[in-house]
Formats: sequence, C-alpha cells, structure tokens
Amino acid sequence: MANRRAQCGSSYHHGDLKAVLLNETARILREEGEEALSLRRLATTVGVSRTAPYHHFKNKQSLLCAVAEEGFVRFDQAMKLAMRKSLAQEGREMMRDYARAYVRFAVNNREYYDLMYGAKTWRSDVLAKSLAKSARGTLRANIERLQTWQARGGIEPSIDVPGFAQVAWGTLHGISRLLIDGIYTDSASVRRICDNAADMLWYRLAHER
Amino acid sequence: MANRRAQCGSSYHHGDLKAVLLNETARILREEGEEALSLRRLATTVGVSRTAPYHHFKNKQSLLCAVAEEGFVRFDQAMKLAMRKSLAQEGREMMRDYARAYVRFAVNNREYYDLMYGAKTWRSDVLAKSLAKSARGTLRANIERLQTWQARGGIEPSIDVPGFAQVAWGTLHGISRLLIDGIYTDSASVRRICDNAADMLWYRLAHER
DNA sequence: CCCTAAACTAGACGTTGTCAAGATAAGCGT
DNA sequence: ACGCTTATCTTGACAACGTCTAGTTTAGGG
Repeated sequence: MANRRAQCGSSYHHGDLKAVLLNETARILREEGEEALSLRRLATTVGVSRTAPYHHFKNKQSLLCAVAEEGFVRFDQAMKLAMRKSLAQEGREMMRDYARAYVRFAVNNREYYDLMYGAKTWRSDVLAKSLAKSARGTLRANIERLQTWQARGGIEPSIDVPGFAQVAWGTLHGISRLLIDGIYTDSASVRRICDNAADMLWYRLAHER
Repeated sequence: MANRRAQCGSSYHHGDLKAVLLNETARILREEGEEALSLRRLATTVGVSRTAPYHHFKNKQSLLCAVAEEGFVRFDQAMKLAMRKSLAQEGREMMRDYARAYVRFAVNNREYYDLMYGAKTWRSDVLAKSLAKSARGTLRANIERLQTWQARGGIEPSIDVPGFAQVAWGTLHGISRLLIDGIYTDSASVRRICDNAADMLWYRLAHER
C-alpha cells in the first residue's frame, strides 16, 4: 500500500496517484496555464496510462473541483495565519492587513484562486455540496467575526454588516481578478491599491452615515 | 455583394458572414455557455463549411477577441447613455447610477463581459493593440471625467483620483463577477448591493481623510 | 471577357475527453 | 497456502475539436 512507483521502480499500482494528480494539476495550471492542462498529458507526465485518473475522479471537471476545494483549505489557513498576526492592530491597520493578505493569496496562488471562483467550478454540479460548504463557510466566518467586532463597539452599530461584507468581498475579489488577469495597467504597486481599498472599506465601517 | 445567402437561397458566397459569425457567437455564448462554442458547430449552424470562418478570423481566439471588442463598444454606449440620464443628479445619486449601470451591463451582457475581462483575451496577443486601446480608453475617460469634476470642486482636492479609479473599478468588477458566476448567495438584491458599493465609493470621494 | 483576388469547400492530421472491456495486484477470510 | 473480491491500472476505440493544405467557386476591375 505504501509503495510508491517513483521509489519502487515499476509496480503496477501507483500507490499515491490521487494526491500526485492533484499536485501535478496545480503545477501545470500555475506554470503553463489552464489551456495546457489535458488529462492525457497529465497522466503521461505522472507516468500512468491515460484513463488511470478516471479511477480517482469522475471526469476532468471533478478533478478541477477537487483542486479548488484544496484551494479553499489553503485560503482559510493563509487568512487565519494573517489574522493572527494582526490581532493587536488598530482597526484601519487591521483592515489593511486583511486586504493585503486576501489579494496576496489570490495573486500568489492564482492556479487555485482561478478555480475557487471560476464560473465553471460553480456551475458544475460535481461539488455543489462540499465545495459550496467550504466557500460559504469562509464567508460566514467573516461576517460573524465582523458582527462580534460590532457588538464590542469597534464598528458603528448602524452598519449593515452582511451588506458590507458583500461589498468588501466584491472589492477584494475584483482587485484580485484584475491583477491576476493582467488588466490593471500598473500592477506593480499592489500594496498601494490594497491600502486604498482597505482605507475605503474602513471609512465605511467607522463612520456614521 | 449584397446578396445574402438567407435571402438568395443558395449562393456560394455568403455575403455577410463575418457579422453573422460575430452575432451567432455571442448568441451561443449567452444561451449555451462558453463550453458549447466550437468553430465547427458555429459554422454548421450558420450554414457554412467548417473552415469558412478562418477566412475572416485567424483562429478561434481571434474571433473571441473580435466579440470582446464589440463588447467594449456596447459598454461605452451603455455607459454614455446612463451618464447622460444622471447628469443633473447630486453626487451620491450619480455614483449610484453609475454603479447600477456598470453592473447591469455586466450582468445583462455577460457573454460580452466575460470576454472583455477574461484572462484568455488579455493574455492572447491577437488583439493586444486594438483591444487594449478600447479598454484603456474606457478607463482613461473615466479618470479624466473624475479629474474635471475634482477641478470644479465636486471632489475633495486631496483625493488621488487615479488611485480611487482603480479601486472603484475593482469594486464594480468584483461585484459583477460574483453575480455573473453565481457566487453571491443572494444575487436577488442586485440593486441594494450596487447602492451599498456606490455609497462607500462616494464617501471616499466626498470626505477629507 | 478574362484574370486576379476574395470567399468558400473538402480532406486530412494530431489532440482531446471519455467509455467499455480486460489485466494486474493487494488484502482478506479460510 | 489458496482463492475471491475489489481497487487499481491498461489498451483500444470513438466522436468531436482546432487548424493546415489544396482545390473550387464567384465577384469585380482591367
């Protein structure tokens, strides 16, 4: 069971194919782009026959959804880590840290981010359950954190927190997408863009209407 | 030259193939999605051989870029029309109108919007020139409009207008994408989301730091 | 009226996603 | 030790795709 092909020379069973496929898929997406990913080439690269992946994933879309799901796990980890670091910060600086962390993850892990919030992923019914669970869990956690914060007096009581969260998410998502897709004319100053956005969001949170 | 095949029964030359291809492509994208678009099926649907489109477009990507370019034209028209209507408005209401118009266009013309700001379109070198010209022109026009407005005293002088425009674009783009891709949990209240975003943007514009 | 160029077609090649049928190996109870 | 079940992997096949090459048809200017 624990004999990998790479170590064992040439065994019929691979031993760890599923995990290897997930990693190699992410690598190809990152280094060569979505167009370059084909199941056949993937299988060949990994050293396995063309149809072997079908014993671990229903089809190509299912493989991509699995990669997306791993992306959500990594995203949660990255954001938790970033938040832990900036706990002691004052509000505005905390918002800046959050924005930077979000966009940094998106840009540095675009192969995952593309899948996490890609139209194909969400329109496919393959992972409708577990994927939506991961994703909506992330959003809900954010909203609850803000509401706790509001209850403690850190945020104006008149603010509609869920509504704000929607807009904040939209803002960070939009900036990330424009950066990833190479549409911003000066994508050099990512940090400045993030801080501008964060300040705007913080304004909205901290001021009465 | 003016004999269309549809009218003329069966002439060898189609007469209007390029325009028909552009429209039919948009229709397929809108009604059946990106995955359903193949050059062969497109050609067959239009009543022409498989390779006929290649006499009007270098390849599939080139066709898609042409559709995207038409999208930019439509976008400019739609936004100009919307702006003309809300010229007399006060600042905050004007911003709301702008946000609504932007998102409405994106959602109602998703087949164009997807291409206009899709990664494939921008990484492809086919339309690097004319496409980038359309797109960046749109953004620059926005910035200049804001700067004129600022010079007249409608916007705080301390505001960095280009920086603001980047963030505003990101916000509206992000909201549009989340709506189009079906990721927002309650996409029913588009108008409320837009107004929230617009108010936040307006706050940033109208208040000293 | 012919001739050039534009528009279109037919055939072919390599690649893709996926299915069906068969081969192999691991792990289990006996 | 042995056979059975089941997970895993392979080979062969099919239709659809993007695109290339070579040939065919038509329009319009000299």
